[in-house]
Amino acid sequence: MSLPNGPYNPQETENEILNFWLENKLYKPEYNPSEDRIMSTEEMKADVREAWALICPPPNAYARPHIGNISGYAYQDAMARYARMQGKKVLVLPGKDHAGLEGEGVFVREVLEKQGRNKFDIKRKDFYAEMMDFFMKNIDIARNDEKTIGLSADFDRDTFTLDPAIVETVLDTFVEMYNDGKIYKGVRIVNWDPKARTAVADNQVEFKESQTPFFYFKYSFPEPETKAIELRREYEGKGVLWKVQESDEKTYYLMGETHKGIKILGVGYDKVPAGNEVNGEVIGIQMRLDGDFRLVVKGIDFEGDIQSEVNKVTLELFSKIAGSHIILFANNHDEKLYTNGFVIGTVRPETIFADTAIACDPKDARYKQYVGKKIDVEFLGEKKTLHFIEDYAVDKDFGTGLLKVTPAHAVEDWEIAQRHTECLPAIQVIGYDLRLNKLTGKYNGMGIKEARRAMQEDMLANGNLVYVDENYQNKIKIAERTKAAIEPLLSSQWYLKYDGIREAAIEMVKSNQVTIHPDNMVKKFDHWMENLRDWAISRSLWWGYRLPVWYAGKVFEEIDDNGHVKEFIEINGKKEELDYKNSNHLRVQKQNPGKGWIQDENVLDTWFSSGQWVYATLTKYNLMDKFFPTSVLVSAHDILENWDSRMMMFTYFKHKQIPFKDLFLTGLVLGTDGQKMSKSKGNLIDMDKVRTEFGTDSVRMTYFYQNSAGASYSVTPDKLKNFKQFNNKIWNAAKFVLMNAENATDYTYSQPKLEGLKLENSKTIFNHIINTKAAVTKNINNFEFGYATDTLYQEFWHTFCDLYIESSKQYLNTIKDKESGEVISEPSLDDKQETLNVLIYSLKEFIKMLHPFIPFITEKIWRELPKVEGDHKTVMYSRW
RNA sequence: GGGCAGUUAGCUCAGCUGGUAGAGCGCUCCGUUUACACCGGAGUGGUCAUAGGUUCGAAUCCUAUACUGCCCACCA
Repeated sequence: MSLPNGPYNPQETENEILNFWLENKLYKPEYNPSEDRIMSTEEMKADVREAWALICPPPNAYARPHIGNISGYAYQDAMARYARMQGKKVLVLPGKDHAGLEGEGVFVREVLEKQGRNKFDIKRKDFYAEMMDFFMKNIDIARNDEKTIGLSADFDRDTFTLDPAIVETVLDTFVEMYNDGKIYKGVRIVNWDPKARTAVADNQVEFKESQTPFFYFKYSFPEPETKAIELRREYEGKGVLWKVQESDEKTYYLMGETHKGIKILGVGYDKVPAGNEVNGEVIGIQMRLDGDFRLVVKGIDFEGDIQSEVNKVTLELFSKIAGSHIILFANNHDEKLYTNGFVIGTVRPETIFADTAIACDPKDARYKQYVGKKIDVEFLGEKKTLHFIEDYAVDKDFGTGLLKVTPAHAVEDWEIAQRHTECLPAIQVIGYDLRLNKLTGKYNGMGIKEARRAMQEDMLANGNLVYVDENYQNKIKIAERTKAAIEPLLSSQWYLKYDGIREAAIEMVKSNQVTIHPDNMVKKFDHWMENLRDWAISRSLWWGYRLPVWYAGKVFEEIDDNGHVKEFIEINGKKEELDYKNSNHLRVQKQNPGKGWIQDENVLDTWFSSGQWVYATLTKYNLMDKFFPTSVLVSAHDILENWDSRMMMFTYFKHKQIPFKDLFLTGLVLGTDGQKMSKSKGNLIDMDKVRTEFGTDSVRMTYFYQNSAGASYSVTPDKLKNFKQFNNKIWNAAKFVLMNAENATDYTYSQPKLEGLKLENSKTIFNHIINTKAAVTKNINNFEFGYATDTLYQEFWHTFCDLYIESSKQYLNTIKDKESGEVISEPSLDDKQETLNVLIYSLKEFIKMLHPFIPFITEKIWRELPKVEGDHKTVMYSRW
């Protein structure tokens, strides 16, 4: 019953305590606290204690976790320790994630490339084996960090996502979902990296500022505009008198009316013409889709190339007028060019051949008359029919407010086409070699830039080119690794439909079967769920679960005569279009169907497996019957959408159940600079250094203290120092109590009761303890760890230590006058006994309440404290 | 651009259902040296982002604006 002198030494204590917990297997649900032995799993299941389970989110096991990654474990652990102290049998199941895309990326960059090797020089099987080695090493490191932070997880059951038993479950789900019609194969748009000749994921794409010509081109109506022809005959070359009607500060836009009431436009004057009247020569006409038109008058300042001058200023001025464009009389006398049409801006004229629709903003009144119709247009002398649709992705204030919809060659357009299926099938006019195909006629075989130049001339000659903005700035997508410009193209992919499971997950939250903390995150969740689209689950990687899909022969993609991308299969030298419903072509099953069958090259998206984590792990250990659904899931709020929501959906699909009752979302840990802590930002805090300097319990306290669910917070030396001092305070208070108990002769501890207390002092602190316990219990039950630790800090330090311990001294020691040495007070034996009882009782209560948060120091002190019935040798299993 | 948060003492943050502003660090002064100097006591310090509104009363509820952060989508 005593503690060593001097300040609290966390390093010494933590190692010793950690070994004690681990060696005695106290973290396992099989530990039987009343008999102090490890039960068999069957006995454990039969045990009447209430089951409580938490499955740890598996961290990406390609690098050591940092102090921010670790924060989640502190929360998971606090909940688990609290549950144990409630007398529950607790399963905390740790795991590690293979992190498919990122994992492979890190391995290729950090290992292979540094050795001067290339992924494609290695056989898939060997690559996989090497990566597995790399991961296994990192897993050991990560597991060790979990242990040292005090995570009381059943490490014997630590599970890797590529564990054979997990793979089994994940692939079974794939097969079941396929048979259920939830998984299907379809063509979709991908980011094609022409250099690597592979599709790359969105987060492997970066953007680069680029100056690209912006073409305003016209889809002409087939019939010439008779009005334009008439106007030309009437006005070309004539002078008209007009006056200023509107202006801004720099340029005066002059408008007027002719004697016949026809509006005239004059543009670009630097100064107001004298008398507001100008005689100008009519050089063209501005046509508008709504039937309105204006005459274009040669301005007094126009010199040189009239067309480019007029076009430039006119486009600036009239870019916001629906479809308006300028026909210049001086340019060409061919009357067939006097046709109206839709003026559309694009940086990619070469994809015009793949357009399937024209779209406008639903808020745009200008084009309403065309919406929903099929429109005949002419481009480069060829007639084509396009759908005219409206979609919220179109911005009426950008360009002319019209968008050409090219589902095969733009991600945004592809998504529009999903909402407007009349835009499908998509037409692909660019091949995987980035050359235009035969659907583009004379441009067949040209590269993209070459085709653009050729088209520019042809468009001008055919009246399809309105204006080219050579200085247009845009962002182009480039591949992160090869730095090649990404070409969006169609490729065959596996999809997952969320039908049914999406609604089930929304309902789980709505009906409070799953409670999200903090509740404001429900909005985030709902917003995500309501906007879900089919999920592309295949990835062209090697690291992960290879799809359980088998083909009866070689499968390849081709673009047919209509520009439609189709998949073909070659069986015994015979080429057929792939029918994924035909079991002679394709089978979805785990086992190889037989000789000659070829497995799909792709692997599953990582979320497809992590989304099944709860039941995949419990199934592996045959624990579904006792620990499912689990009690709580702790995750950082930035993966609410990607992970937590999918877990609900998968679990519903597989077990028609919720995966967990409570979902606790932690905030992100910020560095001392206030930015999200991450390796790339260089604001990491060294875990080992901090633990050595301040102690693990101090680190854990900074995670909890005055922090609320979902809120970001920083780890700073100030806070760490503060909690180091707090731990020391606890240490010294315990030393004081134990020392006095030790020194009292004939004293044995008996647990005090409120009604038996005589001293006012004792009653006051006793009531404090009761109130504190009620408050802290309520806080923890409400997942309010910030309040719980705040309360404990204040009550322990400023009530128990500063007030009670100080005032208790008069009942423990003889108090003498400092100068004379005269005895001032002498405590009675009864008072001393009562005071010691209350001191020990209070300390024990605080130690128990603090244990979920700062387990090491509390365990160390607990060992020295006298026990009564209900107390266990370890504070972990002592009743709350 | 869409969504979600945040903006309170010099710094890091609490303030849970509206009722005269709190903690830690820092700073100032005093004290204590048989639990603890990694201590105790006292104090300094805030027009609670800005502007409106609701209310007897608002840091707290509503609206708008500004700035910061996070997630998603990225512009034809």
